[in-house]
Amino acid sequence: MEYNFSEIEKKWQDYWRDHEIYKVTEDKSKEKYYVLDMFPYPSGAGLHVGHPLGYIASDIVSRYKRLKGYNVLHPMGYDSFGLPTEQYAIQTGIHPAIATKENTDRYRKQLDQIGFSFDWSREIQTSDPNYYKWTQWIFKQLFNSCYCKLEDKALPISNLIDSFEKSGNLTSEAVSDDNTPKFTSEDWNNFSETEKEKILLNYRLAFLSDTWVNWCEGLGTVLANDEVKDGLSARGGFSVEQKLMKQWSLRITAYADRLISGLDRVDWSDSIKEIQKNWIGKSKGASVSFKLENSSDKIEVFTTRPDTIFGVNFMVLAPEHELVNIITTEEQKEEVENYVNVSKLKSERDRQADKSVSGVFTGAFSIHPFTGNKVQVWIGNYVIASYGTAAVMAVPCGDQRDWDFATHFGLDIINIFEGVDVSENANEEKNVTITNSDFLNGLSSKKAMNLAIYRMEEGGFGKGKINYRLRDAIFSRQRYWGEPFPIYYKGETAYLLEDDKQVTLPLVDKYLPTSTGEPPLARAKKEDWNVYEGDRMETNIMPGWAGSSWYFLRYMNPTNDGEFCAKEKSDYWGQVDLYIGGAEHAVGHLLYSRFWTKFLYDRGFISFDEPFKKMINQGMILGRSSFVYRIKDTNTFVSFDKIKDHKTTRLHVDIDFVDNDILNVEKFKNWRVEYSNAEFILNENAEYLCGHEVEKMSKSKYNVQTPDKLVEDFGADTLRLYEMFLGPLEQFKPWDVKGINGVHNFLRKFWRLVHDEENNFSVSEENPTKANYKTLHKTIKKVEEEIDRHSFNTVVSTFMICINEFTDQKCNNREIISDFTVLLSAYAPHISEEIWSKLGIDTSVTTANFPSFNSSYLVESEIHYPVSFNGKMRFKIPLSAELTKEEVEREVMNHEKTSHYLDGKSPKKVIVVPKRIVNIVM
RNA sequence: GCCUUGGUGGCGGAAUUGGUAGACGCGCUGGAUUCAAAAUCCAGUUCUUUCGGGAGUGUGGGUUCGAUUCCCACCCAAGGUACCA
Repeated sequence: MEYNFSEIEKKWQDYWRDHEIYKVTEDKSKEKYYVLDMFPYPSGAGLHVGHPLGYIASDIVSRYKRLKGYNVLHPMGYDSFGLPTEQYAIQTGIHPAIATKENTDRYRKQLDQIGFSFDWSREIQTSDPNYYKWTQWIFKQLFNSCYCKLEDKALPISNLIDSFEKSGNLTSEAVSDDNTPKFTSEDWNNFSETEKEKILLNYRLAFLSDTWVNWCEGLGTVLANDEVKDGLSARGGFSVEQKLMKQWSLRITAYADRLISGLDRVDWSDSIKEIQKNWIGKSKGASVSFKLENSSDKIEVFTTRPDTIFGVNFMVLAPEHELVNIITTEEQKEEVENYVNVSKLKSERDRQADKSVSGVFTGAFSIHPFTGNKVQVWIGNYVIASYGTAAVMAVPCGDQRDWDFATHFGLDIINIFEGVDVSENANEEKNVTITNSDFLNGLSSKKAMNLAIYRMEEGGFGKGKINYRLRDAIFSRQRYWGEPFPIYYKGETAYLLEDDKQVTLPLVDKYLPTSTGEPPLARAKKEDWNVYEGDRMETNIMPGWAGSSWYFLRYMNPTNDGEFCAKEKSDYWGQVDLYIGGAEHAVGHLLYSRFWTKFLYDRGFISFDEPFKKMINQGMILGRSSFVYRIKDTNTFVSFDKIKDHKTTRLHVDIDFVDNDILNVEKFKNWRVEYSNAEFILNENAEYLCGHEVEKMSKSKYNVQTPDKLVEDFGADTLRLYEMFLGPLEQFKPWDVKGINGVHNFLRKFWRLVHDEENNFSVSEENPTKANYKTLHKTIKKVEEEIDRHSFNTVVSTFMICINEFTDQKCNNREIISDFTVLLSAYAPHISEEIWSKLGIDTSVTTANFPSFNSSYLVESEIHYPVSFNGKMRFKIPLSAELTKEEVEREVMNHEKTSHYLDGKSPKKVIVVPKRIVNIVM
């Protein structure tokens, strides 16, 4: 074989490893550059072809920056806590740590064979106690902090306690829960320890509170929305309902404003910034409280349109609103209860996606604060329990959802907009004049808002308020494979373990909830815990995003036993200069890690408050998923061509069990215990036909394809080039191996250019020609520009064009080939090292300098002017680049083809753009 | 539903600020080489055509000498939607 890629790649991977080529240390003489990939989760399915896409791009940038003289930090590790491994443990009884070890070993092998330039001496894993010790440490800092509005930063909770002792919380500027009671210093000093702790929870950045969750009685656990399909658990098909549970939360809302303003200081795509802004959802408006008729309770609402207050003639509460039980009248009780029970079974997303209008009157009335009119109180699904106050004041003339609700139930629509018709639709425009609204009559919407707020404050039933859509982040999970909390309880009061103490995950007999619905950690007996204090240990664990919210810091100082990361290290490496990863993390990981970074900055542990300076969001490589269809409430699966006759739930099935959309029934039955006695309704061919769809490649969708076979058949350099050649990094693209031959042939063509017929290395020692230089420098320029603007795919085309031209020029001059080899080395490092060493250079090509571009080789004396008629190009004429506009016009008008296309007509206008185009308008 | 992104030949895609639509590669067709095949090389390949030309970047409008690019409306697909990571 002329180009023996497997031999070459093995040789250089060994060389890199043995010579620690990619190990980096802090070096103040060089400018640093930190390139980071989003943390992979080491799934049992192995690395799929979508993962390397981003890693290849970041590897290219790392190698390129190194050639340009930077000190490049390019680490890799694993986000190794997570649900799939836990699920595997439940099914097999194998401890997740063991499965994780197997999975990371496999990942490492897969990563190594692609030839990445990672500094593996810095590897970290979130499930390693030496790592999660520091995740727990950060949690302790959050627990021990509150947010000061005055200084606009997090401060130690001890400061707050001091101020409570001196002056209570009457003038406190700390962020707290809305329902925090007011107290004086005297009150505070008289509170019991339990009472004090309870109050402090209202201020701590990590705190306990009641939150709504998807509770699945059948599985005895809380489910992710992802695990709920049509109101039933995806696994087992048990019913799921909304339930209030005590959970740890993080007060990310305290950072809402800074999470918005910080976006101005990072170089991210506008779309990601937009997504985050919309997610945080800052809105200005007013909070208004409506008194209830015959009750001392009040309904609090937030509105962005206080100017429309006179348009209110009913209110809608979420079915879960705490007042629903209290205010519902006897006559309405049955109807309301039925509605609440049905709603409970619907997830928040299902409710929002449901366009149909539904709701029930509670029979209760509130009093309009300005008019004193009676306002009907309804409940409805379109009001969300976990957002805002779970209640809205309905303005049917000004809000489409309210309009739909009113129309559906025959409620009045009061029009308060002057000269606007609201009989067909609500008017959501703000450039209107208010009418039919007492003291607001004749005012513009904007002025009316201010006045309405003023009058509300005056009347003591409302005030101006800034509201955020963002909610505090729920931080408890009722699972096993995650970070245990450094928390124990005395009675119902939570306490932190002392600073030097770390809880490690205790061993349990099963990775399932207890019979009473307690999380798996509750199975651990006292002696199973490495520390056990108070009455009981916290048995929830932290969510998957805990460990990934700060990992980029640990890479800077991965083995530090005394600190999460030494300040001098984080001061040297600083922010991540380039972060590559999926846009699907826009509102999860990317928001949480910004939050933690700001917190660590506030408390003085690091010197920057945004983690990722620049980010590129790689588009996903999409996979082709297969589906089976289970008939509702049964264990019978029906072939895709027959699903019309049944009510079915669609479930993903592993593509390994499917060939040409036909399911291998035996493999499927062996997949999971619950399917072992599954029954099947087959089609006419006695086969089970699966449905399919192109979607995200993901372990949870069982549609994963791995790169291993491609590396074996074509080599890592070909895979690297091919993944880049597929298209723009940011765009989504379905996976297809057609075309990989093209890039492989390119490498072979390069190889042949520098080898003779007997496969002996051979380059010419002659001086390069002008044409050789022109091709080379055109390529240098393009490669540099395209990498800088992250157009990785066009660089591959540029390489191809370059080698095609060299081949035509019969050019294999040593000088030219050397420079080209350096250019190529960021993309195809193995073949480049091989050629580099054959050129007689005994240091790695990674230590070479990027060739410098010389524009003098590219000067053109002649321009081929395209001549257009009415904007359509018809022919080209070669003209000197020196010609003026007028000269160009004269040359074009005198050209024989011009009269042909003019066809006897005279041109109305001739536009000449020098060195670009001529357009003749007829 | 809401937020975000995308839509260009048979396929992946290129066209950087409004200036030659389809670079580069796959596939396909024909040819050279070969006993034959693989590999390699050469030529062609958006559609249509009466061979003069005409049409063409999801659909319909608009701005402009000129629009894949800017504006408006719509259609379709994908991602996210707070416990997948």
